Amino acid sequence: MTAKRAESFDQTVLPLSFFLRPAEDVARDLLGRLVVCRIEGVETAIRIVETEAYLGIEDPASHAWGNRRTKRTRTLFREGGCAYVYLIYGLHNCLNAVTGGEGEAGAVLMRAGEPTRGASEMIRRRGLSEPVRAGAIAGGPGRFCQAMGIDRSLDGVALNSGVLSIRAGGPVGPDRVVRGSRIGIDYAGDAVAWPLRFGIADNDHLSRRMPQQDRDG
DNA sequence: TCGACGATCATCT
DNA sequence: GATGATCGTCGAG
Repeated sequence: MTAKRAESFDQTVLPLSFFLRPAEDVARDLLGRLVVCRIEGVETAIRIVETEAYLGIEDPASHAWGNRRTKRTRTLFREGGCAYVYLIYGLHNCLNAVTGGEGEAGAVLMRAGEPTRGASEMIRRRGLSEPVRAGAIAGGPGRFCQAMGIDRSLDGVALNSGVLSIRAGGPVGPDRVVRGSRIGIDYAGDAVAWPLRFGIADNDHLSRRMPQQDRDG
């Protein structure tokens, strides 16, 4: 499948008030939206197809669990509408959108997306060569950031800025949304089972298959 | 200052 | 499907 051109989606920058809601609501509503990033004059855009919600101080899977305020998590506690970028496994950057009011520490992790603009640049950043399989460019939080050139220097950047912004894109209806449990948080006890992972049904660019798709094989 | 571990990815079988 | 890579962050002392 050829990726739709970014120009075919609504390029309106979402207002920061979009993020001043519970992380769960924002995570679902971010599906189909565009992340637009301009690094060193090169603009790339990705349509979000998979997210995870982290609920903040009451969520054992969140970095902010138990009101844990450290140098790293400082950004998480800010008012919604800015980026929280952190390094995982000493290797990979992960992009989150901070949600809710100041001190809530809600966040939405961008897990996977579909390139819509600057695909050739993203392929180069990922060290791939064309043609590439669906999901190879931005199917996974680490890949997503590498493709867009996002690193911790963007931690705390507003999501309506010239460097990084979330655009209206083409939101998906409720019938196209599938949800399941989050990934890679086995340490989080009961929270492992919380259905806070959201994806677009039958999308080729998901990082892993969503539960409903497993039935079809 | 030190030890343990992690919201992952690529490679190998 | 299983496993090794690799280092910043956190908490204890």
